[in-house]
Amino acid sequence: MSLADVLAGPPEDAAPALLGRYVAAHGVTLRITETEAYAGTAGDPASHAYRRRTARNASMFEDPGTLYVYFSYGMHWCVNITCGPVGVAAAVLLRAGEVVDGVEDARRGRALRDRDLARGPARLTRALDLDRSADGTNLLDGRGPLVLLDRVDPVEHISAGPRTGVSQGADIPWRFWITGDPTVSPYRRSPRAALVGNDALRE
DNA sequence: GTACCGATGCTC
DNA sequence: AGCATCGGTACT
Repeated sequence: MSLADVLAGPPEDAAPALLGRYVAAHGVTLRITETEAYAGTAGDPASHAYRRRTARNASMFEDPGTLYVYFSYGMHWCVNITCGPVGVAAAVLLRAGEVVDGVEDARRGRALRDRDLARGPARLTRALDLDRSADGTNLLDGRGPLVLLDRVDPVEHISAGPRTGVSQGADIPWRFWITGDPTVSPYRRSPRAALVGNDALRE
């Protein structure tokens, strides 16, 4: 099954299928080690497209393989790969990877250990030097900055757990990572998550 | 117009 | 454990 076929399907299938795949941009090659699935308007309150289509999330509604790049916390960029049919706002967030080529480019002036260069979604996006200009380009057509390489590593074991930092849908186990891989980012539960859906604790 | 806050990362 | 920092979204 090709990745294009996988990306045409639901995000919770596409997210683990991306593990062990190789992507490259701006002189850096990455082996994907951690991803998260977001289901758009289909009942996933953690998705940026949960409420409706807006100027920001428009790329999530495009063809499978389209990049959705968003600006986070006033200083970071994060990159998603859109999946599902056109018109369905599902996507997979690339959360971490191992830099396997172009380590010096991937550093981008940062004082990080090699294994940390793409450990976390904002670091990963920085390592690949992607930003708003990559939003709306496609991973699969070879014309955008991020390209898919014809290389897949067999993945021994995949772990799954709740998504990092989300306050809504905080218990849906749609975060996937290669078990035991040192480049996987640490899990952090949103401090807001505990209050969501618990009226007794809200005041 | 305005207030709120986050799919984070760095420093203390 | 606390903070930087700003665009998107919702609400007045």
